[in-house]
Amino acid sequence: MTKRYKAPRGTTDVLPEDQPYWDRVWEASARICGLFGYRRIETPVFEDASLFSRGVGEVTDIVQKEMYVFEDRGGQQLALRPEGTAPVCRAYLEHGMHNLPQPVRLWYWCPIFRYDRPQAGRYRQHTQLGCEAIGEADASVDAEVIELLFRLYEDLGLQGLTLHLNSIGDGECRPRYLEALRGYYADKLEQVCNDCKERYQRNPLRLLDCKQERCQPVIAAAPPFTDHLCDACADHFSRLRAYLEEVEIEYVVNPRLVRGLDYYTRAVFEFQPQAEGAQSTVGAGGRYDGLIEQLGGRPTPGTGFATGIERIILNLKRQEVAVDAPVRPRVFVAFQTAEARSQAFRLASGLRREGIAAVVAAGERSLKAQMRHADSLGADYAAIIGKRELEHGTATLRRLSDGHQETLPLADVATIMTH
RNA sequence: GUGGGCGUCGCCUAGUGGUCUAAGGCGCCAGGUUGUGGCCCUGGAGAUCGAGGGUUCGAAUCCCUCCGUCCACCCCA
Repeated sequence: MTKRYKAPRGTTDVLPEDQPYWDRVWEASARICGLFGYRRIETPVFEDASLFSRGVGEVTDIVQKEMYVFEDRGGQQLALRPEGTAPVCRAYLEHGMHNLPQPVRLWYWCPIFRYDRPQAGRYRQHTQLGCEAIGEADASVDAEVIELLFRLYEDLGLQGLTLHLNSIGDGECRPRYLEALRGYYADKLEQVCNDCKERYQRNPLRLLDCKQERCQPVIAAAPPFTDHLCDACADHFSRLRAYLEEVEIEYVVNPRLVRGLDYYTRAVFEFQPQAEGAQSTVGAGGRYDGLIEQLGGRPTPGTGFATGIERIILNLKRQEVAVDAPVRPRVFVAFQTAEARSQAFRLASGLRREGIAAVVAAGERSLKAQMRHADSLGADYAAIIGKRELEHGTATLRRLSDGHQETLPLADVATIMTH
């Protein structure tokens, strides 16, 4: 008894019938990224593991419990890419992109790996589209990446997305805010859930985004970060808002919005659909002014986003957005006796060389079976080479939509269809 | 990592202790006379009832473990 193989947990096969969705999202992504002057970059699927522990943050969940880490035969500690920004920053440094006009605008589309517990819209391997603008601190660039992502969703026809916006400060004001937040929570730890007691120690910002009922009153009265921003961060945030209004992108300021990666500074944002569910965020990003320096470069500001392709497609399906039909052949070549086989084979080859999609019948099936096959493939025409056609060097071309057919010289089959 | 629901041919489903050597629909294959599709009709292939163990005279049906999947949490795209 042999084992029946299945795709590993949390992974999926993207079958032919799903490809039109992927094509649609890919096409729109490439077009809109290009429209904004972003150029595509591809980085390896695996990197030095420490790139992520250093870049994303040693104590983040991604690094602590979700990374696929392995040692290669040379003893290198490598990790399957758990997020896209750190590798792009590594490439920026490695290729001296600081010598290019700043900011450098890059986009990527790549698989991401996280050892998570799978559920709908959450996979161990998923695909992210991301944009990074590196080398400019001005809020106009934050607005630019947000607008790019917004235009992508708009182009795809996604409805009901809400843009949530927040600022989580920088090295100057964040420590002060965290102190204020801890001070506020210090005498309320009895009232909050166990997770929050943990967060109080490890990651106080996360206190703000707890979903437990009992914690809500405490959160509601907590001091919002937006009141504690230093002048520079407050200025950045208000400029960002102004830019967004300039290009008529609606948003809500959500003081409870925080992000799970350590490198974020100042502006952070998320696009959330109407649909219920924990994995609702479809795209998110923010500024990461300390990341390049953290990776060993000169202090260099950056901002960007990532959006999950599987989640986009999930929403496209929920909203029944129309996509192109899967590919189908223009002509199905059927033949009747074994003698006609090579003739049919040659006809199909000739059609393809004229750019006409052609599929030729295989095996030894009845004409009826071949015609059924032609129909189920959705071919426009069936070209039939039977005994009579074989004798005369002709083919019968049948239009499947209405059954109209005529017999014509083999050489004319291609020309009649290119007109 | 935590808690809960679910798991029957490729897909959807019926069956909840003996009538199940498991039924139906879709799909697949073949045929409906002599060269032809879509509708219709007929037939066929296809399931060790997620896996392993246990209870019982007897289990797809009950119990345990594992795996997978879905939902919530954690976290994230």
